Amino acid sequence: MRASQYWFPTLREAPSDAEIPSHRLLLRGGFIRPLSAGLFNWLPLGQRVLAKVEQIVREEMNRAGAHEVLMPILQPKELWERSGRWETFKPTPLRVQDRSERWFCLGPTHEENITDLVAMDLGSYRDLPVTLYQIQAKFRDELRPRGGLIRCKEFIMKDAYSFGRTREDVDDAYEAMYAAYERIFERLNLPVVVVEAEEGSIGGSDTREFMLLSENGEDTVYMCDSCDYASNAECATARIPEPMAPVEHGERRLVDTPNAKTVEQVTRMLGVGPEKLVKTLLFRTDDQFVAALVRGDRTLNEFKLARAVPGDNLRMASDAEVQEFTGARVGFAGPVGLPDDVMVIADHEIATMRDFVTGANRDDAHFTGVNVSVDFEVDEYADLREACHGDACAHCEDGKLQARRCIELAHVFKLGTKYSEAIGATFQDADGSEQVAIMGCYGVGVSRIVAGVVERYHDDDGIIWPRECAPFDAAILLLSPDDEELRAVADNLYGELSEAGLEVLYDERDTSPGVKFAEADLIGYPVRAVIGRVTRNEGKIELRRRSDGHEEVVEIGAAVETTLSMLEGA
RNA sequence: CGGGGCGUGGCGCAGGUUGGUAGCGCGCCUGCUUUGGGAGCAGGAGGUCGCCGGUUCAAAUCCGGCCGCCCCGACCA
Repeated sequence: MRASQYWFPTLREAPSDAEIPSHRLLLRGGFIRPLSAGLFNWLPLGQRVLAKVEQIVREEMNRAGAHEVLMPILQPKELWERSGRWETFKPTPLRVQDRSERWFCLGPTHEENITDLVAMDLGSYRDLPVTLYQIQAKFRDELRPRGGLIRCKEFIMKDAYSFGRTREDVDDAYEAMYAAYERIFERLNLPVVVVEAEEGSIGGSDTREFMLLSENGEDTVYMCDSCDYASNAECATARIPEPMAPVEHGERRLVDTPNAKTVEQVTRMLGVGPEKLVKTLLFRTDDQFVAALVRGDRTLNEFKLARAVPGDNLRMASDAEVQEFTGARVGFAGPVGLPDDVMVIADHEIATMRDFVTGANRDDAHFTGVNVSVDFEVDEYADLREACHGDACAHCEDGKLQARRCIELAHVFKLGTKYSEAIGATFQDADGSEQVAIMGCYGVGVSRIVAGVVERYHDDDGIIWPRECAPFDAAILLLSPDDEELRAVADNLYGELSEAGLEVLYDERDTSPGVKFAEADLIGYPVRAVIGRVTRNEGKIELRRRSDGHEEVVEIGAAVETTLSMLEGA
């Protein structure tokens, strides 16, 4: 590509509202331009990078035996009602109406659609297993887009779905996708951490997320500093402490705590630390009330609670329900003296506590000196709290959990039969019986990967693209475009490198050398060839690798070969 | 949705408290010079100061409302 004929507008300064490196550098380098919050245009350079990442994903999907399809972005409401997700999917899909006021959503994901598609033609167990995928724009009505390409309203995603006859089929497909993802990130030179995760709105099991560690990420993972345990903060587990042996305990006393509704207010008023408090959080299922107890300085994890509690539709009790059930305003609930029909579930840590503080189930009062088995009974202990930085690891002897920020780049789930049952993806098995296909789903944030790569690979001067996703393999900087001799050398090199199969940006513009150098560094071509003074004086071409600054000055005739070898290390 | 910040040529910003000709740097156009790390000189183009309303002889500036953008939080493949 001749730079003089290309469209790659760069900026000397990034817009002030771009804060993280990937956002700033992709704007400055002329890869993307904003349209609106969470919406970006892809300029030619950005489109090239995106296409490269897509192609890597495509190749690895195909290698893993998946087949590419393309489904509509626009999906009818009726389809989503069949799975029940029209109302429940979070974040709420973007919804639109056509001229006859029929509702559609802009697909945030395609489980319903793919299941319906496969169900149309699925007859025999002989049709299975199969894995289909697509690469396409997805839409999420995010509460708040942020970080440039990190979280957008519209983004490019690769979503794959596997259908199997048996659990083993799903396991195989899952393993194949998992391995494909490892290859994808290896090719992109991205060191990802695979972590345990929650299922969110998709539903399923064996969820793993592929995380790129980055201070500018918006997820948190806990990684053990000793073993290989790693988990998303939303489901990380710390080691369960040994229950404390029965010991002497104090007497329960009622104390006045006027208007002290929060842990902070209570601790301040009573002069004790939050680790001496027990928080009582009231929930309901369809059948019963649930009182969940965690230490005052801990955060309850609702996913964990929902798993530990029998019954459906766990939700936080409303203020009115709390008031009616406990007889006190919100903020004074406690486990002592609750009605019998409540399930009292406590985090394991509660079993290590003595003489703690709880709400008294009456306005403006708390108990001190409260003890399990003495003042109330716990129906069940479970891991309910969120893990914290420095917690003991549950999976090894003396490891500690370390909190790290990260960017989620991909996920894999086993879905089971949630969608195949709802949509009716059934087949006739060998014994003549009708069976429901078992599914898995596997997503890659393609556009987010672009941001991730830049977060991982940049310096003060600009982006340092790994070769596999660089917009061009190399750049030729012709510093003196008016010099016929030099121009001939550069033209020739351009031809030869192109001939050798490289994608080359040939900067033969009539601009100053400084501009060419600065833009080349900013845009981040893996290898840069300079044709200028050294070429004129010594008949040589300077080659420089962006990633490590490695430089070689070679005879004109050796430039192609050297460029190719330098690219190997890029 | 709560908290905070911002909105003035394409980008970065000043001006605003004290109302009175809209400014600077970069970029852009023309010409000449220049050509190894975002060149120099000269000339030039480009702005309903986010929008609507109010106060005033007069509003970028003061007041009210709205919109947009960014950050933090809540939430979240």
